[in-house]
Amino acid sequence: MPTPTNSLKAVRGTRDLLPPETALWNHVETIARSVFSRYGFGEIRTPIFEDTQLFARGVGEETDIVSKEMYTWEDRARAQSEKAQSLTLRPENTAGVVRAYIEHKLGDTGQLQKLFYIGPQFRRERPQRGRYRQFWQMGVEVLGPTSSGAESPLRDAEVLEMLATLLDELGVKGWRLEVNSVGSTDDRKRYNAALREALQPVKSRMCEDNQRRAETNPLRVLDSKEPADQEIINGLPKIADFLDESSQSHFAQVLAALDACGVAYTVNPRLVRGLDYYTRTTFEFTVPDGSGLGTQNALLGGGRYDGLSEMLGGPKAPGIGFAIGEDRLILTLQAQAEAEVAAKMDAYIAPMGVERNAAALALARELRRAGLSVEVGDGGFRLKKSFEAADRVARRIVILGEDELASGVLTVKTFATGEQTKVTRAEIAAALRA
RNA sequence: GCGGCUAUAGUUCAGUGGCAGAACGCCGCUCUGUGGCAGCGGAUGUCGUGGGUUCGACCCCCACUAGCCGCCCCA
Repeated sequence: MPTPTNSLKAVRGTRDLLPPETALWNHVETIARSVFSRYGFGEIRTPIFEDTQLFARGVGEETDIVSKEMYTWEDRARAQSEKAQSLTLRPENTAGVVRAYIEHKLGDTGQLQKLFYIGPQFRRERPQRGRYRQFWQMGVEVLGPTSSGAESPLRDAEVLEMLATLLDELGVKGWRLEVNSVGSTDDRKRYNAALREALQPVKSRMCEDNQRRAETNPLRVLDSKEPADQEIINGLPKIADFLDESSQSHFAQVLAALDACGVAYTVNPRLVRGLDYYTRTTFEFTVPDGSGLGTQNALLGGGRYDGLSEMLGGPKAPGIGFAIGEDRLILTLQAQAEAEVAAKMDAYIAPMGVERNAAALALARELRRAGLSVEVGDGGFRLKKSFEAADRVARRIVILGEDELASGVLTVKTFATGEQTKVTRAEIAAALRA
């Protein structure tokens, strides 16, 4: 597409969403809201930017997201006595939700909090299909004091079962659920140390990327796709052997509940997640090749974060949540849709001659107020053109000419059947509704 | 952040160192009130931006920008 130098355009990695695509976005969000509300979730809206410290402490200083992908700036001081504050566009929404939970003392209600959000997130990555610098996530968080049952494996299973229902209702085909447990914070620490140790003698035989990961983030070696290294990776210690008894039992109960609900899953011992706050249950839903996502095939991901509230200076508030990449979900639905079913409007009013325009608009007002979706043509159009325009956007055409105005009897033609009838002004709304 | 491919009409894309093309879409006519078909006619564009080579560049070279693919990472 031509891009003239002098004109402004959406910045790299951002994009405009236009009709008719926005109809699909609304459809997806409507279904998501419906499912979330049936499971007892209420909406939360947190600010789009937060104190940089929130993400540094919550998501993890060493993660790629925080160390190189955040949009951060110094907000100027309001008074000389004040220091400038470092602010950041949110790269994810969990930290903001937990911050709000702490700030509003939601834990003091003693109740389990079930919250969902839908909104844009920002990460400065190299743009690619299904990966944008401003992207949309729909997510939920379940958290609360231990006494509210927030730590129960039932909650994990409920969230996963809800996701299976949501994807089915949206019509996503061929999704796969992969689950794993990364244990408690202590388990992870011990596992990380063991992994580092096990990698020492063998890492020189691995690819360059994995050698680097062995130093910086040993967990990431596990999801390496390098074929030559698979044998070594398979021989590395398994996280499952490092789980303490309560984490083991927790994971077993989650799987048992999924079995009871009939939700299919695969345990993937190599599934590790990149955000520091994850503990115990982690999961990912992926879609098959050919679903429009290329290698970015993770539709959503999430897990437990039992220590996050405390990391942010709050009370103990174990929780679990996930985020759906809405852009990716839309791409998947578009790629999987056999035929695009553009919803047609109920009627197209074709005034014959410009002197009938006013009457056409008045009729449109009447029908629209009666709840019908109506488009109005223009009396300047030749009838042939009106028909062509009408067939594109509406199920029926209503012809409004001199005869019709004089007699009060309108001509209505249904495109699908070719049937044409005369309808009185009084019956028109009912006739169009049929 | 790294590597590769691409950029021509509203859209999808051909194209050649010497006048800018097709299909679809759009507009008009055949055709004052019954379309989808057909025939005829028409409008489209700084050939992504900037520079270089050349008598001459949409084409060759360089840089930039953007998109796509892979990596990294993640949703």
